[in-house]
Amino acid sequence: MKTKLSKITPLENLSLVDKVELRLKEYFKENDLKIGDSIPKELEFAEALGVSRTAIREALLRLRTIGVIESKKRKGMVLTQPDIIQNFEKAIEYNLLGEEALVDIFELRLILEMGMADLLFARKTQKDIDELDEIVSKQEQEETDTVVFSLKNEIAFHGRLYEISNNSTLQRFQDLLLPVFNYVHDNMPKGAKDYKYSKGKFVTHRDLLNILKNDNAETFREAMRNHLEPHFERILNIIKSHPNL
Amino acid sequence: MKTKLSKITPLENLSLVDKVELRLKEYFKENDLKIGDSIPKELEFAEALGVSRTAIREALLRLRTIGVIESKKRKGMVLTQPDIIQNFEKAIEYNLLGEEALVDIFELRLILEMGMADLLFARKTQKDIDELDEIVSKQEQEETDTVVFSLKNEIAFHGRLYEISNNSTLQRFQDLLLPVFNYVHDNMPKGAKDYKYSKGKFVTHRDLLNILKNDNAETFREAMRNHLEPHFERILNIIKSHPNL
DNA sequence: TTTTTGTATTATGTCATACAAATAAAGTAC
DNA sequence: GTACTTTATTTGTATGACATAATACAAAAA
Repeated sequence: MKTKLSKITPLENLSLVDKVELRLKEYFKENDLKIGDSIPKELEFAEALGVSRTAIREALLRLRTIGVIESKKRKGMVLTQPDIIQNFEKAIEYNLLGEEALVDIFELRLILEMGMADLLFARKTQKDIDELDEIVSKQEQEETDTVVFSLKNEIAFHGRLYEISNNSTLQRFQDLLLPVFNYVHDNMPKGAKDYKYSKGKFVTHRDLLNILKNDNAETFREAMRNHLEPHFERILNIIKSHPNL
Repeated sequence: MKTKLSKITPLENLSLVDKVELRLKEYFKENDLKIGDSIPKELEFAEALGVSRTAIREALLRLRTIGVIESKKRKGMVLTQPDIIQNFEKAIEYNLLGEEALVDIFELRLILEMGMADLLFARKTQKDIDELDEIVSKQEQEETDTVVFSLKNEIAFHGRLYEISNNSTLQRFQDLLLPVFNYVHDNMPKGAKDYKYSKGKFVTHRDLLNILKNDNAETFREAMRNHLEPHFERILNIIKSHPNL
């Protein structure tokens, strides 16, 4: 059996800055530092660890990059609550994700849409319903009776759903996933955009809204599954390579 | 008379390194650089942008921290595919997430469990089923007939489900969420661990497995919803603050 | 007294230079 | 051609200096 070798760092292949970073992490843990606490200044760390200010700065810069600390002139460095989504964002901005990662992310979005039904029903307010209604009505006027996807409308409707979840991490995650979604959508094969639904009954935004208004999470999930069917079809037909098996 | 100072835009407050980082990003985009491409050396950038090597290094270090580039001595810097989960990981390691973010993440995990049913049914193999069977059987031997949660068993079973998804981003995401899950689990109020199910019928791992074996995604979802009911109950009863409304 | 303005202090930000360390590439011996 | 040694190059680290911004506080003005 292949044992998990996930988080074991090779011995002493660490650069000086790596070591400094580890020591800093230790220091934070030992002193049980919390958000808002300030930490010693660069020169003090440098002296205490016996390395140059350069090494300390590089280590601290890493922490700043992942959002664990913030620095202000004269004031020094302060521990901050890291913005976990922001790091995601930054990495994505560089358009360096491979095909596989993009597909993974696309799937992730479908999973989220399917999984958040219970949250929606628990947290929906009348205001949410009203605003969704407005969105849907506007879309109905705009669109002809065709089933063609308008990406803009998709985003408006589904984005509003995420807001109802009242889970800001989830929301920001979705914001982040949008560019990927767009990318995959734009690169859709032509036929995909007028997809024929297996069971004939296409669930529209209006349908979803009505269910959200009057029905329950279970019904909503299955309706959403139908609504997303073209996406699922495409995804589930991709034979994924199994690189790490 | 004292004039109103209403409409004057603050001038750019970017640090030099910030600007350098932006220029680097531009450079990558303009030259349409891809994974594996190598970029000019630090001194060349420094000269080209008219700043010190220090500034360049700090900007590049940021990129290295988020995993967009890798550096090797003598060889220089090479664009790499960023590991989007890793950044998440690093931020979490410092235990600086606030209560709200933790709850968000916990919710996210429930959402994932609920949402991934279709992937499971599309990708399950006989091997997956067999191994799950083994896991469940072992658990049945271990546990008495009580319904008490054994965290270890939860992880083994649900972790295996994530593997079936064959979405490595999702899997790593789940690995990452585990500590948070543990934390919330450990801090559970005492009564929560022997939760009474609303409809009397508690869905066990065995039940889930049988459904995965013989039934369909829809049934699986609702079974999972039941299985996760105690967690949902706790989450959905939390009145979340609405900081940004 | 209150408010504004100047000034000193201090920690981070940036620069310049030098050297250490790793290693790809070239060279050398066989 | 292979194995070993040397060289050149690029990043990694150290040091010292100065710039910049935020802060506290003193001084001046209202």
